[in-house]
Amino acid sequence: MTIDDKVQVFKALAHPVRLRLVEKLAKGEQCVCVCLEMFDIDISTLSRHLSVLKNAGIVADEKRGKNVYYRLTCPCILQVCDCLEKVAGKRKKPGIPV
Amino acid sequence: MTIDDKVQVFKALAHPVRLRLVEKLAKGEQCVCVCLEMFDIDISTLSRHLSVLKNAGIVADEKRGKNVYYRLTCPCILQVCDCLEKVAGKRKKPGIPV
DNA sequence: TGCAAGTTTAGCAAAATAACCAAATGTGTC
DNA sequence: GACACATTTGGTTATTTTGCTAAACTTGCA
Repeated sequence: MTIDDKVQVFKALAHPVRLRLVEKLAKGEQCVCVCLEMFDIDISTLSRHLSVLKNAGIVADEKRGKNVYYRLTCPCILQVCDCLEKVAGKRKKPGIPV
Repeated sequence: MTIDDKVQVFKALAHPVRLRLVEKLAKGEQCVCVCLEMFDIDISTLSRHLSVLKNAGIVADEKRGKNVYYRLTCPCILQVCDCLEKVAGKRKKPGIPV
């Protein structure tokens, strides 16, 4: 496991749409069509985001009938977010992008 | 705490130089000049990476004499990396950048 | 004060990422 | 097989990130 492998996971999580997807999937698997309702983006854009998460190993997909269902591969990803709550609270300029 | 705040933390960690810096600082604070020896990059580039980590709230700096020392603000960031070991292990194509 | 070492900031060009539209692919139903 | 629905892939453009050089600070010491 190289540094670059880990970096890919962080990169995958470093986007608001993808992070919200992960938080959504933490509550249970969802098909692409349901995820789409969460955002005001093109379905092709959503599909790309999901594939980034998949390539990073964060989610897995399964086709059932016409739909594709995504789920988290590793529930521990939630712990990461909990930790981040603490870290992000220490930002010098909360709310202002770095 | 917004999604964007969390995203900034992930973005900060989503770079090989910055991630290696975090892993280094996890063992204890270091001055910039020591960190510089870890990489083959310009010191101005290193300084920028450190400021990204600082703005994200991941590290804090302190000037003592001529040197500036950086340290992690939150040791829990290590748990994040441990979790990632598991997640990254599930990547479809291990070792190949997404 | 004046100089040297250590670090940060500014500005620019190259590379990576993101979003859209359009086209292609895969799956179930008739 | 043909059609409709769901999703992915290709291509293009706009935006963001990265890393360099050069310049600007900051601190300690002669």
